[in-house]
Amino acid sequence: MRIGRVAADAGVNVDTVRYYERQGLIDDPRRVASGYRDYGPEAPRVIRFVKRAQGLGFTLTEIKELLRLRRTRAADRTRVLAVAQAKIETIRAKLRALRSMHDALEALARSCACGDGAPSCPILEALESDDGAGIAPREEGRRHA
Amino acid sequence: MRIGRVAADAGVNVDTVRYYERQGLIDDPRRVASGYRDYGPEAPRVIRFVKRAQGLGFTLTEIKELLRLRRTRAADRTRVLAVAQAKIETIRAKLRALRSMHDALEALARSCACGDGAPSCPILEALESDDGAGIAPREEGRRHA
DNA sequence: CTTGACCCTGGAGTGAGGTCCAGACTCCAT
DNA sequence: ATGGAGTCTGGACCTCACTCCAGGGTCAAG
Repeated sequence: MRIGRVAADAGVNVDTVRYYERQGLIDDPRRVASGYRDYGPEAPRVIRFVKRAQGLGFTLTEIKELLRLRRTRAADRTRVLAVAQAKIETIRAKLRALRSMHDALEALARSCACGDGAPSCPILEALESDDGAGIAPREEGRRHA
Repeated sequence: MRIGRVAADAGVNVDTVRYYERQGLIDDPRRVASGYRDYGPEAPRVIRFVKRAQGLGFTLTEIKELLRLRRTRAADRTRVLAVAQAKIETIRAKLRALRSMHDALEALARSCACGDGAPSCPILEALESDDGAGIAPREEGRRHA
């Protein structure tokens, strides 16, 4: 499978595929004699995974870690288990936040009183609680504050 | 409340607050005689909301729409309801994706056979289903393809 | 009445995540 | 055997979301 096909299957630009390779998100593919990249059938799936995970607020670096959990044999499992657990916690926090956002929007859709003089709005309240274990976007900003 | 306080309360840089103002994410605050911005107590909450929503994969533009749903009075409700419903669907899709990611990681943590010769990995399968209504990050790329 | 912390504006710079392009090579259908 | 689509590398360029800076004004404490 050549790069154009992989890109089309995954729904991304060919340059993105090469970019992900440089970033170490996907394995360097074998090369055919001419130098063309030659991908296995799993390549588009990995790329789609990356895109999905991005849509959920993970950075490429985090996604690389997630993908590294795959390809781990039982021997290294314990070393890697902590990473998995941390990711699980992050995901749970994201789930909680999304659920309250969802519920707030549903309440809003059911024509709540918000806006007409209500003291506070469910949308803001939705993401209020401070249990956010890793929801806020990766210390973007205040890089040296 | 002046800008430094707002920024500190929200956990962001003062420049970020001014940036959000330029982007129309937060209302232009009143000004005191000297020209200093003067914020109400809700300002840090709005900013924290923005940060949380970003961590869930929403862009500033999308977050602006979410915030616009607040501040909507019953009169415009119907016009805005469609937007709310669309956001609810996006969020449901994100929830589904996160849940399967969560389950995959839990399976992995329970020392699954993946990696030793398993035919396919639960991590990739987690984000496989193509119901992703708006999970993939906003047509980033292929801008004129 | 100065000094230091804070604020103002406008604009330049940064890092992540791509995207595009030039110039050259390969593949394959006609 | 040729032309068009696809691929290669390396590097320039782009958007988003900040972040910093210069050059100046404000304000409260000492």
